[in-house]
Formats: sequence, C-alpha cells, structure tokens
Amino acid sequence: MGASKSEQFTEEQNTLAQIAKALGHPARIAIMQFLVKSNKCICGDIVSKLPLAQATVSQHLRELKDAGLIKGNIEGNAICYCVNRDTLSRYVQALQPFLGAHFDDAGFVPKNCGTTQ
Amino acid sequence: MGASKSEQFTEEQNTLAQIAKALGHPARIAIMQFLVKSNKCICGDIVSKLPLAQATVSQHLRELKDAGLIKGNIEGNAICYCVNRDTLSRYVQALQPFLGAHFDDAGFVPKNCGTTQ
DNA sequence: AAGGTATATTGCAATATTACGATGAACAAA
DNA sequence: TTTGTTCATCGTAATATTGCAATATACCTT
Repeated sequence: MGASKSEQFTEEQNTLAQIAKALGHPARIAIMQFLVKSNKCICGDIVSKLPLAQATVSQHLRELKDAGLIKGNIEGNAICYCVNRDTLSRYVQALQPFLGAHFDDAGFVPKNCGTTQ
Repeated sequence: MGASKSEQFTEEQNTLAQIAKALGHPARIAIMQFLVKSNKCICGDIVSKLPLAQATVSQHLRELKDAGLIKGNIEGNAICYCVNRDTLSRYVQALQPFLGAHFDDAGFVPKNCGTTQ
C-alpha cells in the first residue's frame, strides 16, 4: 500500500492540505511572489524568470491553478495569470486558529512545552 | 533528471515551501488542529485520534518537527508534542504580501484578471 | 496557407512521499 | 529481571511528484 488516505479526513482538512501542498515547492512560491510583486496580471514572461524548462513551469502553473491559487485567462496569443486573493485569504484565515493564544471556556492559557526539540 | 532543483531558488523560497509542504497533507493538518484544539501539549494520544498506523503517524510527526511546526519533549515514557507558534506566525507573516492590496511606489492598484479560470 | 510565438500535453526517467508491518530502544511497573 | 507501554526506525511496496524533450494546440502575422 502506498499513498493518500484522504477519504479518511474531513473536507476542510483536505482543502487546507491541498492549498498548502500547492505552495509546497520553491518554484511555485517563486511564481506566486513574482505574480504578487509585479502587481498586475502577467501575460507570458513567467518562464524566462525561472530556472526551469517551459514544460515544467507550465506544470507548476497548472498545480497552482488547480488549487485555486491563481487565475489565468486567455489574452490573444498569451495567457494572463494573476493571484487569486480569495483563496489565499481563506487559507490564511484558516491558519489563524493555529496561531492565536486561543483561550478556551476556562480561560486556560496554553503553556509551551518545556524544552525545545 | 527528476526531482528538486531547490538550489536554484532563494533560501526564503525554500523555507516557505518547506513549511507549506509539511502542512500539505491532511493527516498533518489533522495533527496540527488536534494540538491546537486541545490547547496544551499532548503526551501520547495522537495515534488513537488518527486513521493511520502508529508508524505512519510517527513519520508525519517527524515531518512537522523537521519543518519546525511542532516541538516535542520527552516526558517519562511518553513524548509531549505542541505547536511551535513561532514558526507558524513567521509563515503566516510571509504569506501576508500575497494577500494585501499592496501598492507600489506609483500607488498602482492591481486589477484582477478579467474572467475567472 | 505558411511561419512564428506562446502555452499545454504526452511520455518517460529519476526521485520523493505515503503507508505499514516488523523490529528496536527507552522507560515504567510488576 | 520480565512484561507491557510508547514512540522511533527500518525495510519495502505502492503511488505521487518533479523535470524535461518532444510534440500538440492555438493564435497571430505575413
């Protein structure tokens, strides 16, 4: 047996994991950063910014698109990509509870584990 | 040829990707949620909450630990795990620029791509 | 139509991940 | 010391990901 028991987890867990997974490659982080930094939709030009072959970049773009992290629409010959801020903001929202000093009914303050490791 | 050209990317890109990757599996999301929800360090008890064998859970815990997302310290027989909020908060911080309506010097407002796809 | 450009898809090899049984190591309890 | 508990590691099988050359598709230009 091998991979992926995703049916065993909740839809929320799978969705969160799917987005995180799409972000889990430096090339895809680089693509996101580039799209964000250029502050507008990018038509073409992405391949030349990355140290990867065109086929590989195209594959990474598809994964980002499948995860809903970017949108692309056809613009004549080229294709225009930009960040889907909705998905990102839902993702970051979902991570908030992982951060906060989140008190429960009794006002319990979580303490850290003793030593680091 | 095969996998991982991580040397080609910046350290920041690799670090971000590494954390995202660690969160990129529903079992690991479930573990994080469980640790957060229980609002304290958990000694043992994690395996029984997941639909996976003990060896598999241990492997997932190690990946979260390697990414710095959780800390664990020995507590007699058991091992006590808790969320490392530092790493998480650095991660969420790093994602902020992906969200914001981030103006550049000229005050340019990014517009969305026309159609969704 | 023919040629050029931009992106996607296919096929394949290299590598990584996921999962688990079996086993090992460390400790507590009897 | 022996037994049971808890967690890590090893070995291995199944599957997924990564990367690229080659090819396909789509559109624009001439």
